[in-house]
Amino acid sequence: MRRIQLEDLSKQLGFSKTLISMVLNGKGNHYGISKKTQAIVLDAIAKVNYAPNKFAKSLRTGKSFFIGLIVPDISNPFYSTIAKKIENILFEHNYNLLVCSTEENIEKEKLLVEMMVNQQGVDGLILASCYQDATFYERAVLSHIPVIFIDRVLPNFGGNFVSIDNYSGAKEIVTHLLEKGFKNIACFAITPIYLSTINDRLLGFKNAHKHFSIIMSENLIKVVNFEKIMEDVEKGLTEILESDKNLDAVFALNNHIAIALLTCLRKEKFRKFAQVQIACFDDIATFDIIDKKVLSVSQPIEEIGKQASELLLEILAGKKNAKENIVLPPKLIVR
Amino acid sequence: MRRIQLEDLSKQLGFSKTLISMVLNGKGNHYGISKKTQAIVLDAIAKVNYAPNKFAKSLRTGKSFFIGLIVPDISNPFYSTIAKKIENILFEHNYNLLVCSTEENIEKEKLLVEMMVNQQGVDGLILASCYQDATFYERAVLSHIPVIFIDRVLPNFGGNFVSIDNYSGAKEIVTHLLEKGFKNIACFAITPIYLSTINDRLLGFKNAHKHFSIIMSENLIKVVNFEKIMEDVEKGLTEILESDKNLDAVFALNNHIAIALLTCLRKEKFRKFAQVQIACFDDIATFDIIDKKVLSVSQPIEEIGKQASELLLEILAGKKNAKENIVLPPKLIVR
DNA sequence: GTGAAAGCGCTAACAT
DNA sequence: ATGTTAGCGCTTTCAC
Repeated sequence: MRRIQLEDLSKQLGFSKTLISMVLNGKGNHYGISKKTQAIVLDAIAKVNYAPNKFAKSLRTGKSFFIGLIVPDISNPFYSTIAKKIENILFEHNYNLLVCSTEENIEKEKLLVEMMVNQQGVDGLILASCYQDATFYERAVLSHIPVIFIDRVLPNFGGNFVSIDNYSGAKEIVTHLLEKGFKNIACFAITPIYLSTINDRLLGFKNAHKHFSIIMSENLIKVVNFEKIMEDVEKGLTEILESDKNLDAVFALNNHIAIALLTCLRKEKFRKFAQVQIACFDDIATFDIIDKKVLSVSQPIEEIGKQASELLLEILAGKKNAKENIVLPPKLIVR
Repeated sequence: MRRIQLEDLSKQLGFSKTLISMVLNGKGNHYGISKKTQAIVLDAIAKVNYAPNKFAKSLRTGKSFFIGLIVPDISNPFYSTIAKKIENILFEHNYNLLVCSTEENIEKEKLLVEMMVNQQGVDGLILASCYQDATFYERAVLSHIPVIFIDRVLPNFGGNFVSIDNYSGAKEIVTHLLEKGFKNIACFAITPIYLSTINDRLLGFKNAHKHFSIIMSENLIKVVNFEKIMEDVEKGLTEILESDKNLDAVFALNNHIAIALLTCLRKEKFRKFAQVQIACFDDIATFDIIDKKVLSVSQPIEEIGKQASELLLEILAGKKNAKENIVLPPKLIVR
């Protein structure tokens, strides 16, 4: 049972392959093919459920109708939510999505990008990069196909991106804590520390203190390795405990850290910190079903996917040329 | 700046395209091409970072090296974890993954399957189907390409699948509750109720009771619509509250329902149920950071992805022919 | 050991 | 208003 193809339709209908192809691609009017003929062709196509061979088409046109999405970890709900939104929007425009995870590994990211561009021939790329600078992309990719960076922003980068205002979000949440009278606020950051998201949140944390002329202790800033979050969070808390500092509140720079903090703080060993206020950049459903009143900022996650895919589609359609930088506002959630 | 192709290499090296193609595809020895020539060719390929045009290759060979993954919702961590595992394994074998969500919509699933098979030309399919019966697949798909069903199983279906032993898991968790002396156990199921996962768990719930000759009340079984989980869970709890039945424990047939239950039970209105034991099919990280000691069964999620992709790869490599049914054991988690 | 040439299924420039 | 034909870049049969 062979797949039906243009040739079959051509024989069956008595029209040339060209004509059928024209009608199929919506260029019937443009080429002045009679309404009647068009109707006959479309009818037959629908009846036998014909779809052109994608490889032949792509080979001929040079367009793949594939978009690549590269993220650090697609099993992370933050990214899978974005992925779903992107997939939905692209699907409506006949584009398909190819998703890969980098595991925060720069080499793997490079490999994936090259594979997508060079081998898969994607028409565009959306990516949450773990690169530190834009050199690789400027040299190897950006001249070939349109790229939209999401979530994380590369320093000194002139290209398209859609991100969250991490600095303001962090400053706002810490300001809220300081205004409520919390004084000794620890901050748990995460590697890779050079990421714009983390950097900006950290800066927001520091500048909120500066704004109130409150001197914060550098010892209350801990950096957690993303590959052993639970372990490092416990270590950080232990150090604070042993340093005999007072601790009012902890600001977790992402949800993974908040989960680890919440887990650790249940341990007998940290009972001194039982009343500590937790604040977290990113809001997750879990915060609604625990007794602790977590303060958080929620990110418009789906909106990132929406903006990124719509921008990419516009560029692909030739409707847009200039580089666009979209920065979305996060929202403080007080429980 | 044109992409490099076989023709360029041919001119540059003085060998025919044929020869280079043979070497590139590892058939150098088979065609008796001298070691020396092979080395020269491989060297040049590496130096200029040549990769064959995928569309031309697929058009010629009829193989796409794409695998389709169709799930109800890729933003659900259960499925995104499976997706990541599958992607990793396939990537090592030069296959790429195409992921789509059905939103539990049979029509959309049909559309997606047809698109993947007919338009994208995927070489194989892995899917968590929301179909009720296998007729569509048996008629339209299974004769074309290999398909692995995961998570959910279609009734009377002779094809490949990888699933969890939902019946035993549910029976075990409910048995544990009954043995601990819980007597009035409610069960919150979810639509679509015909899914094998839900069906089997419900049957496990019932048979555990039967085994202890305990008569359970049908009024304690509630079915929640997956599109308004929170609302329906609250309604179910209210009905139980008003019926003046005693309630010891609630068995949630999936994690979404458990989250909704935990949220509702915090409301003043349900304070009578404050001490109710929660049991859940599926174990999630949240259960570790809340005060309530949730009883759960954990599913070997990554293992589903691993088994499914490895089985598919074997079939594609022609190493396997017979249909295989893999049923993985869940594990009781007592807190 | 190596190369020439056909052809995978489609689109689009050019004819008519 | 419709048809002929070349060619996208690759693999593979067949010839040498």
